[in-house]
Amino acid sequence: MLASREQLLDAAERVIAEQGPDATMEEIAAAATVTKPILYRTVGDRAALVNALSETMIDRISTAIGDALTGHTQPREQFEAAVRGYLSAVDADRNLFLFVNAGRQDTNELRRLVDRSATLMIELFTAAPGLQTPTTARTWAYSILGAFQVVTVMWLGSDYSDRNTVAADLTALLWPGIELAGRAD
Amino acid sequence: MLASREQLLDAAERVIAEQGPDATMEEIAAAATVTKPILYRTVGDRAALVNALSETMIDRISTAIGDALTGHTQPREQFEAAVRGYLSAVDADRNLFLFVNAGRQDTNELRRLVDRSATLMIELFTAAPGLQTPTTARTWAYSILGAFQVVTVMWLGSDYSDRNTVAADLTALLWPGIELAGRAD
DNA sequence: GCCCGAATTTACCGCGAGTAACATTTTCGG
DNA sequence: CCGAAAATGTTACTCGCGGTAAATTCGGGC
Repeated sequence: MLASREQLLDAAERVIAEQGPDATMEEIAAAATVTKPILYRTVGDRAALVNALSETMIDRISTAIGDALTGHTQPREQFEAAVRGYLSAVDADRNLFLFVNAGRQDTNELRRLVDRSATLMIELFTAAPGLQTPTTARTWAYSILGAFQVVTVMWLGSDYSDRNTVAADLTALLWPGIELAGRAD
Repeated sequence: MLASREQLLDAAERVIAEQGPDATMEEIAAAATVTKPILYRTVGDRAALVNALSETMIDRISTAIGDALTGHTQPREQFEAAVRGYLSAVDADRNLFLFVNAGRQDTNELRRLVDRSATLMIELFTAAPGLQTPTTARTWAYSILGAFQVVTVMWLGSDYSDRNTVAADLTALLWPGIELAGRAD
């Protein structure tokens, strides 16, 4: 049993998907037919695991957004499609999303993750002619991430609305501001 | 030593403010010159403490927003002033804010808190002529709470921008959408 | 003074993260 | 082919913290 890092992360993902986001390190190690110290030596402690799975989650969301964009040319429709893609990706990996979101009792790790997610968005925004200052781009990126995150958690929890409606509502709230900044003034 | 609930909550708040948001139950009890079982019998377990302090935090934010509104009549300026009030309230109780925000490993409790905070906002939005469906109001309330929350955590963590700028940036992003919905169409 | 019930403290349990020390296999120089 | 050392795996443990059961002290009626 070589137990590569990949296999361990896959096992972690599997057990999180099946047992829920509060899976213990021992359960994860057991799911990979491995003992705890191996898990710790290979991927690190729980924070490291959260980080690693955050990366895959971010990648998955990115490709889902990319896929959702095809066929849309109007910027607003692109935005709404991106939101739908985000929601579908999170919906497909509910427990993983919850695991990543709950595993951040350390504020610094949260901030790292948020900044990691925000980077691409910040670049987009600073390219917009209406946004001169980079701090504005950061605040916007944080805002959008926060809006997505809380809406998603609440939606996963109670399913109070269907996915397309949520995407439309989010777009209706956020797009006008974004669109205004996109216009050269 | 009677150790009323009020006193215990005050002590909890004090030790959180001083020692940081990861204060332990024993430290909190000690700060009230009381032993752990009394703390548990009087205010309940950790989740109950988080809930109780969430209430006071919400109250404090509400009054801060109310105070910030005086002198502003334009809706957009009111909104921006409200954001400033929110930020100043959170800034005054950083560790309490972080404690409340970190103490929610249970998703249901988070959802309760968010819904509690969202209620007033939802009422506001459903009163807007542009928003027919109540689910839209919920999504908007969640979005705004999430945007505030993440922006605040990041801002408290790195202080990358000054408070008034953050408030202005948040307003620039969120207000256009809100204002559009407020117009009867 | 004595006993009984209530308030309190001490001492404990459970659980999960993280690790030290021990065992086992593999590898490599002679 | 053999012995030593390095790598890998396992068991068994510590520690910290939330939560609680059992021991203990305190007060009040007879």
